[in-house]
Amino acid sequence: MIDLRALRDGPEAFRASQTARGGDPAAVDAALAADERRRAAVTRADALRAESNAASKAIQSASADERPAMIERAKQLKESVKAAEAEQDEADAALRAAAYAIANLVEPDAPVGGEADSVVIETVGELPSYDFAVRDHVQLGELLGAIDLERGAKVSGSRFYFLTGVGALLELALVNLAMEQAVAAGFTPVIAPAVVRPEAMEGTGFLGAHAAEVYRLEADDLYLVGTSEVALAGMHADEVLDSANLPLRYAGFSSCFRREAGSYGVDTRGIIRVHWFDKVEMFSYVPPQEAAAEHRRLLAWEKEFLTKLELPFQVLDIATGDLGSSAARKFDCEAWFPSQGRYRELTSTSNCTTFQSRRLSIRYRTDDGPAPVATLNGTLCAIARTIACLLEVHQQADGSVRVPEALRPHLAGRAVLEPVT
RNA sequence: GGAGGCUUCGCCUAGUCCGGUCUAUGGCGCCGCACUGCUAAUGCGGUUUGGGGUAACCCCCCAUCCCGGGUUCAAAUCCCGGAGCCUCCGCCA
Repeated sequence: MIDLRALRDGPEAFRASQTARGGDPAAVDAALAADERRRAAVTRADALRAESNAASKAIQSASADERPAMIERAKQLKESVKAAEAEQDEADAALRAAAYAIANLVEPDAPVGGEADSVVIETVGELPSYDFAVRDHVQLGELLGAIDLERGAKVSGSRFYFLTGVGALLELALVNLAMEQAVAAGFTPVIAPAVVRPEAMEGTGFLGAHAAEVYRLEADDLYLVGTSEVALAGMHADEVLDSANLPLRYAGFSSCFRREAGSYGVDTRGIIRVHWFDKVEMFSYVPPQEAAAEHRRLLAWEKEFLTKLELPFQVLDIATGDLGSSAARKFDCEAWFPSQGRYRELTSTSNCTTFQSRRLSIRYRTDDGPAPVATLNGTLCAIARTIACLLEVHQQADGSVRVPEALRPHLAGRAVLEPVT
């Protein structure tokens, strides 16, 4: 449920936010109207319940003579309570639906517009140049015996793959490097479930506009997560966190599954866009007033990791129309893919403020009682895509790949990955 | 897969058999006050959460004993369905 007090106090901000996202500003007024209706229904039902309770109590101390008439009266009250409660339930459901149709408030500084309006706020690292014809990661993966796409397709279908040999080792090395950094920064490492209940999916906002992206296990009414964000947010659902424990930071490793519906023909080559990949995700719970600062920290940790891998990248401030319903602000790090001659998204960090915590009921203690926390997430390493980028950027003329310094300790000291064929 | 036990206001817990006196007991923790060189200890008081009323406070009303239904004038308590945890058996490793 969105913050109705904020909505009542300042509907203009929500209307403006909806408009900036390319959403419907009228949804705000629909929610306000639903709120009014619900309040009226609750007031009626409360009054009837009070009357009914009093009637039942009176029966206890009534004499045998009075009883039959009083019970008759109480029966009638019971019926009207039932009717009023049905109305209340209806109004509740309507309000919920109306409120859920409103996306999170965008941060005022976020660039307004669609995908093309996202702003490059920083460029890090020098673009590499090669005095030979660059290979793409598919060719390199094959030469190194690292990626087997054909057999992936044979076993699981298109957009699945095997990581083999150094490919498998690269995944483990990246996970270790990412976890090492996260732990050093104070994150609690987590191996998170990749299968979750509907509430977790709903609460994190993944069953809204992007429901078609999600794998559902029909027989068990469970979902495969597209990111461990879902499990890491659901982890503290229905809890009141001790403010002394904030910020609470987790680095979660899990497999991620995406149907990639509607992206047929896009990125069909290689392991840049796949139905399954593993990922280390950062997730923070902080007081709302610290969310913006935490967001910058998450971005800084993402940059640190890409820098360790010696990958040139740029940072985008994502435009309002491209935020998704839960994010108030989002920064993407796009790394350079030499074979494509352009930057592609490798990591992404979102400030969801209290959008998720309201739906999942995650609060923290304040002097004024429990209040929703802010939740933020950021990719530390999306492994398949990172491997693809890594192979391409650090490739050499003979098809070998130089291993960035930071990764070597996690690859038994290897400095170069050599072709196996 | 089978059988049984369990789930109560941060944590633990009484209450459930036999419906109303539950406005849910007690302990721990926490907050406030008192006392005390300080701390500790002790004493007294407070402490579920959500919704609504109120300018605000005091306070009042409604809901809330895992969730959803049902029975009843009345449900923590009885009935049905579901979830989770635990134990044992089976199966697998």
